[in-house]
Amino acid sequence: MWWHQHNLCFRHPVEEDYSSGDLEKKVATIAETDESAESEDVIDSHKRREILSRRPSYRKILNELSSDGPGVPKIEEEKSEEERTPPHIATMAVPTSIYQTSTGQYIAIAQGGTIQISNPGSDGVQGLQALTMTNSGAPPPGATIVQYAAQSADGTQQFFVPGSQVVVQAATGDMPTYQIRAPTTALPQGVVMAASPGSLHSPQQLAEEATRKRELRLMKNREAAKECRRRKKEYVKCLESRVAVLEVQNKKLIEELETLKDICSPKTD
DNA sequence: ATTACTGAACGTCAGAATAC
DNA sequence: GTATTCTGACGTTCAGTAAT
Repeated sequence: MWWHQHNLCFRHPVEEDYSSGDLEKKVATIAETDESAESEDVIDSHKRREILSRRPSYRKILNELSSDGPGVPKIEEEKSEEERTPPHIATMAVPTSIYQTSTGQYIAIAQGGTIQISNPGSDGVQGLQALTMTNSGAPPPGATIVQYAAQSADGTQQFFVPGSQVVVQAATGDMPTYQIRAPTTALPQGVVMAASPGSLHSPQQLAEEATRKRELRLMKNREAAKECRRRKKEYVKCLESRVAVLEVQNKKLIEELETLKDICSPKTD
């Protein structure tokens, strides 16, 4: 294990960095025992081993395993509803978009025009803020009116934004800032507004563009890393459950073998 | 109260894997 | 072949806990 090789680094293997290799070996070993008893699974087992050895991705491996083994649930293509929606906004209307701010806050835009901001660090309703967009009346073109209601006793805040604008996260700054835009100018999730490449002239603008691209890449990678960790956890859980299932199966087969031995070779006194 | 330790989660980088 | 996504490795931060 790597912490023996890196004894200068004061670090222990935590679950996240936990290598699933041992578990994979265990699954493979138990699976091998199964193969000796169930010869029709030989081809599938070889295929499984081959996949495990090169391990292209957790999702792919698990989906493959789930198709030929018991007790292995599929990894969803997307997060489950529970995970997709932050727990603090579980009671709201079905959101159409969820944004996460640089400070970890979630902005959920519901179909009814309700925007809710939740603070992951706080618990339950206390971290819940509501932004309500109403469509009552025809707003003047280009005008955005935000009504800010005073913070209530339970810590919630409400904003009322006429029209069908969207709220997106602003590009920089330590404070969480949001921009309200018309839908036609809205950018994909997490994308920050910037000048188009064709309008860049000065080296400074080019540098800003490079910085913007880097920040976008980092943000994407950040999300990818989170998703990867989630999949890895699920992967390890699935392997554990498979180990349990195969161990039971193995035990049964051994018992069956003993019974058959007794029948076929009765004691001779 | 302070310190040391631990586990969990995170962000970033580099390189592999995959998509186009 | 290039662009994008995924994942292992590494370092950091933070909260919880036991020892002092």
